[in-house]
Amino acid sequence: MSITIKDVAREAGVSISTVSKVINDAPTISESTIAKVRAVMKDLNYYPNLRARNFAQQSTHNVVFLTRLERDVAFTNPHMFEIMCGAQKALAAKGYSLSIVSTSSEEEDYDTVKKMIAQKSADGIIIHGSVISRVLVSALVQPNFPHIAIGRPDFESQLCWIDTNNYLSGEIAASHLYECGYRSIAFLGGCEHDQISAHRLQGFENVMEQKNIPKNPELVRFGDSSLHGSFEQMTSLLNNKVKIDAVICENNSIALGAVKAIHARGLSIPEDVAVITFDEYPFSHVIEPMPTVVNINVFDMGFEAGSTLIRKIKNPSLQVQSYTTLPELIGRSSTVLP
Amino acid sequence: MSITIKDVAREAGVSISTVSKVINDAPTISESTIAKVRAVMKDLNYYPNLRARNFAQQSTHNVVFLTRLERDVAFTNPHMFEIMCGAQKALAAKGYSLSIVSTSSEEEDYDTVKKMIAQKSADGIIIHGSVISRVLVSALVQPNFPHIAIGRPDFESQLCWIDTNNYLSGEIAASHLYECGYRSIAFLGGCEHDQISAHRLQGFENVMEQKNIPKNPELVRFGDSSLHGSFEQMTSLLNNKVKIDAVICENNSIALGAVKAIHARGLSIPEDVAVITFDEYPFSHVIEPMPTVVNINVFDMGFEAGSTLIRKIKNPSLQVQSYTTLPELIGRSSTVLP
DNA sequence: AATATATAAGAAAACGATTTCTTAAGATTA
DNA sequence: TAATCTTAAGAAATCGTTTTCTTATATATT
Repeated sequence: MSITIKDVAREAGVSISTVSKVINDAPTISESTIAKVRAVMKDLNYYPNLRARNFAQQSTHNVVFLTRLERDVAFTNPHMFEIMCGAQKALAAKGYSLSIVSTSSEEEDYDTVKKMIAQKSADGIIIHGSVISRVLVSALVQPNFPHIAIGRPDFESQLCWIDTNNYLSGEIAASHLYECGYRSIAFLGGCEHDQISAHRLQGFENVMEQKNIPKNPELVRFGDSSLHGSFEQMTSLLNNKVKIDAVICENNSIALGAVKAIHARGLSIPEDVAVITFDEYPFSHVIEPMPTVVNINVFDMGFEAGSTLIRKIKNPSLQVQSYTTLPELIGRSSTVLP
Repeated sequence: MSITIKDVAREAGVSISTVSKVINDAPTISESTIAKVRAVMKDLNYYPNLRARNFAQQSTHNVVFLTRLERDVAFTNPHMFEIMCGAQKALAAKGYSLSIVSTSSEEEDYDTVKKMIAQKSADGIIIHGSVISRVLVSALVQPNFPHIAIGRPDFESQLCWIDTNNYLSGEIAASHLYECGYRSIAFLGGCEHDQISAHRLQGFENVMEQKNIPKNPELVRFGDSSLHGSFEQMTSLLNNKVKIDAVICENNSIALGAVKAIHARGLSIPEDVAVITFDEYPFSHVIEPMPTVVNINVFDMGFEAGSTLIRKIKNPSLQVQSYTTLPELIGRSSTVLP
């Protein structure tokens, strides 16, 4: 059998309560007793049984990360795992573990969360933006279960969330191009109805308006987020009568397709057309020339989510709805001559 | 307060023991009682408190995934997360959760595992190949704690592990090139002392020997696994007096560098030089022409690890040391003309 | 010196299940 | 009919902590 608090108590010649108080740094124990008990704990190589502790304390020291995990997701969406790593780091620092839970539908999200709360298998939950839904929100908000979503819901609610500011990202990209002297700027998006895409476009349009550059619907295109789709869109843009000198690509795949289309037309980057995109990965280091990007540090976003959740666990009335992670520009040769 | 087994017992007019037996499908309960209790459970929306269960059953229904999680690891090593997803799926199917634990040194591995075992915070552990070490093995094997490593240690031990067969991968790559008619084949590796690299090289050399093609040390090169390093190595290979007609690239980055070097020399793929590499990601879909790869399904490897670990938890005397995931060839235009 | 106050330590009751052992009632056998 | 065997259900101990309340001793106050 393993060593329990009883063994420590007997060996140290004190009561079980006293040992427990030493473990939990309770204030009513004398220095000498603390030293004595600590010595015995070390001597016997004693660690408190976490299962018993969790049971007595009515906590789990565990947080769930809820998301969709299909095959190949790590390849298509490394950002999600980078977020997870950041969250893990923040939680581990405070003695919490992070466990991964995967669902495949909104109903399953609801059932999973309801069950998790009822059986008390976690102290809190982090929700990846891709699983936010009204039913899930209802399962979390009404019982006031500690939670934090990474990504902003596209409806009003009392859900706690943090996100990066995608309007601002779009503004940063557009401002940078403007400052480099480009005036005829196109926008190549993935999916028109995607929230991130829409916000980045809005940011771009804000800057254009502010700089008194007339809006030209011809210069805003949406493909299908694929390399092939964006190649087509870019080619069509280059064939357009309005000559463009810069393009904002809403993600790396689109940028790759656009770069190919530009090269295929025999044009140079950035001399003829400048290219700017978002996020450092997955392809930004493979594209030539290396593109200027507006990057979001997703690890930090995960870390922020983890620390915020711990604050929520300790103080469940805390309400959080904010943009916490600022986008930053990484200037490279696709927009500025080296 | 939440609903407990007591409430169910009272409401159903039976004892606590009876309810517990219904929960655990014990055989000594009559059909009618089972039905009655189940109805009450549903009625009260009762779920057993997992913390109390874990404590009483002396288990956690939790498995730890031990690895190194630095910033950007999800971008540089998506395979690890793909493995994690596979493991998560296998574990969830059996009612186990997977929690991520990150360490940063061998000593920390040892301490973490020792503590985990002592405080009974998990029922088993999955170890990523990158953290296998002699100290870690000693921490797991001697107390016979249920574990499975993904990746083979480079020393003999009683550690349980599963892995893919990298010799076989090398053989498959070499055989494919041979069957396509290539005879002057080079090998471009990452790090000479890396186990995976060495095994793949060995597999390649086995096939060459078998086919009576004399070994030529000039044709085996090791770079630094970077795009730049492999570009240099490939250029040097092409300048060599021995003309080569195919190259085996030990990973995607190397392949990308090699492809650039081949194109820079004005040569065509596969007409002048064929290229074969390993693993489907992260760059294989971006390289042009799309390369033939010898792929390992890492998700399945993770799944296998999860299921094997559960078998180990239920039967700790089980010893597992085997190659469970077979590499498979995905033929594309970098070796075969379309 | 008697009483009040701090302080440190212990006794015992939770926490919510599981599990072993016992018992009661009904069925079977001699 | 009495003795035995089955079967279903319950009583009570247990898992290893935490936590509240009580008590004993030492110190401070009048």
